[in-house]
Amino acid sequence: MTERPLACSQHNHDHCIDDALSAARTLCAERGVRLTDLREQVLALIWDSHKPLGAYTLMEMLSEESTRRVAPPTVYRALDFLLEQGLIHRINRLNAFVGCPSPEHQHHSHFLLCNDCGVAVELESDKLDKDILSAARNAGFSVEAHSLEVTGLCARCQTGKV
Amino acid sequence: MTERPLACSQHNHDHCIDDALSAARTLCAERGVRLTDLREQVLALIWDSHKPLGAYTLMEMLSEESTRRVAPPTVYRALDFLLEQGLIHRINRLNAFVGCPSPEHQHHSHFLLCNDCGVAVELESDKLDKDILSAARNAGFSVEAHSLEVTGLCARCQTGKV
DNA sequence: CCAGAAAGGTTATATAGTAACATAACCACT
DNA sequence: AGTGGTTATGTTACTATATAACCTTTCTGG
Repeated sequence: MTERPLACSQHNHDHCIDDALSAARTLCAERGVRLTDLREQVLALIWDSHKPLGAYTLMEMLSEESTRRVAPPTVYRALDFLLEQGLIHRINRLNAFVGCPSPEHQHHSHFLLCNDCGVAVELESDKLDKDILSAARNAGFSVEAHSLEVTGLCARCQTGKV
Repeated sequence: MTERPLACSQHNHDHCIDDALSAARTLCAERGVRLTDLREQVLALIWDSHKPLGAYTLMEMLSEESTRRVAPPTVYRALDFLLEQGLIHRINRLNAFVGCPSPEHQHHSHFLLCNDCGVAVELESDKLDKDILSAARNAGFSVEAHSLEVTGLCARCQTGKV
């Protein structure tokens, strides 16, 4: 049987956030980079759901949380850091950012995006990676990175919509 | 041996433009939609190279060609039409648009993007399509569309850069 | 020719992202 | 603790991308 991705199933989401944050702390410590309060706050907000969050939405959330006004560069710098460390991914199609559930190994950005509920599910498949690589090589291309964005309906949103 | 995509090889580019425009005219006639002067002009400008073109660059080019000032909505409406008809693709990563070499059949947007010369080569592979579909289905997803953007170096730009 | 539809023009504005420079926090060394 | 370099954040202004709303023109079918 097919196994639903966690994000599309009932789950205690607090675990997602907690796990993501502690994984991030560990990783940053190992790498000798600083997961500052701001960066951690941004990461937590992004992990608030499995739905991609735009930089400006994030900015408003930060402003609300902290009395002080937060300007775009503040948010983008935090996002850049998190992207560099592989703690979040960017969804180009949506100009938005979503948490990475497995930041400990570098990987490409492959997502299933539900048009109905907005959830973003990361798709990890070695086979797909290889296929993309070989298709590109056949065209004489040397690959640096790739991103795949699949839109459709997640398992949960399909039920009762046939 | 690997066969280079046309866009990365020496070729008489006038043929690309002419072919694209006549294919577009035929298709639009068949479909009973109007390829107006403006839309054709935009399509021709996009086909001016194999490199994705931003909407505002396009706008400047149009303004230069026509004495009158061209405003954003004009460009975006033409682009929307061309996208709907499958005559161009949008490269999300670049916020830019590139001509589709085979608009007669609907297909997903899969591109190889050269970081050096900026060329965008369309990658068509039934195998890849199937693999993406089955990977998504395994996660319980029903697929509507997908886009793949691979970055790297095209065949031509690799030579002498090992 | 006329009415309705489609396309394009115009103005204003929303949304996304960056440049440049000032200030503050952190850290290593004395 | 004091100092100086580095990293992070604050602040202002701006560039780039995209759309809303409304009006005018052009096309098309009766």
